[in-house]
Amino acid sequence: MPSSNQTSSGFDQLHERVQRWIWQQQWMELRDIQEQAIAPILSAQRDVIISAATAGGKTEAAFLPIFSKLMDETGSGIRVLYISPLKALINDQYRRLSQMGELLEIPIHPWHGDIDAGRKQRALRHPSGVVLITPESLEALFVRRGYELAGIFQALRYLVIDELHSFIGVERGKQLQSLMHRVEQVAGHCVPRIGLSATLGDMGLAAEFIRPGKGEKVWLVQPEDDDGQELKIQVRGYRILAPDLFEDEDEKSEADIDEADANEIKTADSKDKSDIAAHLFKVLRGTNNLIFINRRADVEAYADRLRRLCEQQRLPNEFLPHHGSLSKDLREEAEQALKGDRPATVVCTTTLEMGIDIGSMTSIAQVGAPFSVTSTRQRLGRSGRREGDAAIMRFYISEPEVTPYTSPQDSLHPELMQAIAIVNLLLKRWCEPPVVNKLHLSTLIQQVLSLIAERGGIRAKQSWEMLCQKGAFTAVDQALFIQLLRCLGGQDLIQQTQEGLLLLGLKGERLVNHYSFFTAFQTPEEYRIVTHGKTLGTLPVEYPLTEGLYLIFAGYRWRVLAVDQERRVVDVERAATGRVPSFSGNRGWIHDRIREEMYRLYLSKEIPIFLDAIACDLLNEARTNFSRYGLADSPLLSNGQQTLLFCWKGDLVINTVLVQLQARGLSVGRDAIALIIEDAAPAKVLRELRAIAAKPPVNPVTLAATLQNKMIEKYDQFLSEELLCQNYASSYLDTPGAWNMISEIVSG
DNA sequence: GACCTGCTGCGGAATG
Repeated sequence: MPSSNQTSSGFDQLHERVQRWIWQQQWMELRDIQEQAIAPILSAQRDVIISAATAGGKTEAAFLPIFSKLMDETGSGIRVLYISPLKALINDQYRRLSQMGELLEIPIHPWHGDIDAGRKQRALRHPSGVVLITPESLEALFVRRGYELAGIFQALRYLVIDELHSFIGVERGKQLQSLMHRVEQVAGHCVPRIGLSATLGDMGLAAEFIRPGKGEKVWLVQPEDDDGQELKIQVRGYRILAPDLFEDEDEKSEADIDEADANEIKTADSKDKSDIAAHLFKVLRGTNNLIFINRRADVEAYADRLRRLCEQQRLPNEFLPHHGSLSKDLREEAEQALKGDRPATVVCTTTLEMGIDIGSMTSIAQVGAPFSVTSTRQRLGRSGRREGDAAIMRFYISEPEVTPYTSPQDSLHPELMQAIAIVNLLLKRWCEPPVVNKLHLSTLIQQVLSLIAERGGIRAKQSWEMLCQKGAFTAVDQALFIQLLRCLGGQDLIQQTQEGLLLLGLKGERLVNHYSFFTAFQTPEEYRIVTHGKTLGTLPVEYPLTEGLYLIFAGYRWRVLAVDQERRVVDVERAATGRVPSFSGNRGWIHDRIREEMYRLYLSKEIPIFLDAIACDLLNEARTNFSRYGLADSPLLSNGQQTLLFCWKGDLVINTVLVQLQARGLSVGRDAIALIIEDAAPAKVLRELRAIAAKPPVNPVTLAATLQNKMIEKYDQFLSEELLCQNYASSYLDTPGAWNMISEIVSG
């Protein structure tokens, strides 16, 4: 039964039947954020962001007052639109909310691509209660049922955005902002927005995201005491032995492998990876853990190794893979294993970083340096969530043994330094703010077409007001918007009637009428991998799959039986050997602050207490090499025919410097932490840098024009060269940042 | 040198 704490101000304001639900849960008291959220949400006058760690009770914090509000009202229509980035999360939340909903007689409707169409139809016949939906399904409602929406949303009271942080700064987030605005337009009134988020790097940006132009009015709810938990962090170092120059395993082609080679592949495992797998096996077996690995291919490699270790010791397998190319069934199996009675450890990519409830893990492992503080913090949050438990995270970092053949950049052990830098920043409670000043013209194209489909036709001026001036694309002025419409008109995506009404063109109709239209993001073509009629997952079509090929996938080894190019289906059967396939991928973007911290670490003498003995050795080695190369004095280093330029800044700045040097006729490539300039001495590179620093920062759009390939996002193909340049410049160039860095180099 | 996310309506066949 509730304690006296329960009779605090917040609890008293809740509806009696909501209070009864809380009693039934036998909660002793409401959590701090739940208490704080009641008054602002009940008022239904303002937007609210509730920010707290995973499993902090954010869902209840939002829905206790929301349900209370709904209890006092009657009428027809959807009352609450809950928007989630994940279908799995909608299923999870449906289970949780429908218990409360049943007691309160408020219907809850899950709504996404896997939900039966008939069920959605029925929900629309008598719209009511709470709809749990994805941005894509909401987009589909606008395109397919534009005329009905005014009735459906007329009584809308709240918009709830779950995992708000996952939307900020990305295409899908821009789409969401646009949809939120369009919902209010058809509803005919302002609808308070409630954002639920993990801890954010910049609450101001999040507030501005949820209500563009009026961020300062958003009410922020954060736990008063967020750092009570004990952290146990270890960074473990491993040496990658230098390859024997006379025997190269990699030269063996995949076609050469047959069953008899199975043992040989095992011995071909590099020593560092076997050592890491052996340690993971030793410390994780018998408990529930997550092993985060940066690449899907490595997830497969480690899942295979760990499973074989179990088999060798005649133990049941407790290690299961989980990543975005595995089928829903296999992923659910792994998630169920974590919730089950037997111990299980899941080897995963970012797939288990957020969202669905998998309970608390004994520990977290991270193989390879992570790319951001934000995601590291999320991963850490999956462990030690029970009161009094420490959160445990082990980092496993491999660095090459340094020989006379090792490149300068490798001998600086940047992977280890990145891991340490990220842990340091995590301990300082810093994390990356999202990047929010992108134009997102690809997503604007989608929204223009969708708006025309919704209304059947719209005037150009009106569509600019809706989408840009008062909508989500505030950075797009009227002139730019008209340019964009001209591009679309020129390609028959849209046309204009004599009365000035914009309509869909033939090509636009075709685009909008295909279901692939509803996503704002790009997706690659893939093969489906099938065994005995069961889908295991997918592989990108770039990967050459041929009959007879051996493959490691979904934690097991397979032989390819047949490849159906037409249907894009690959049939496989179990085998005793296999190789890890390559999955397609892009590069990520590391923040300035992480590289600055790495630079500081090279210069410093401090030895962090969380390093093991080998990691300490590697750190000392990296510092010795850093000073041996004179990198404290100059970031330029001669290396044979090349000059290396070390940039202790984020990837946005490095990319900008690269494009600038290329534009001046230099041949430039890049490594993790250095630009590699071919056939140029440091003196020549320095002259070029001086020339750049002598003038004010270059115009990013002019700079973008020097680049060949700028089509990156889904509808970029419809942009003119001029718009492509503007779009690229807004997303991938930081000219002031680059200018500052270069100025520092030439003056220092 | 990454990772992740998502999707309608219809026509026709098979089944209860």
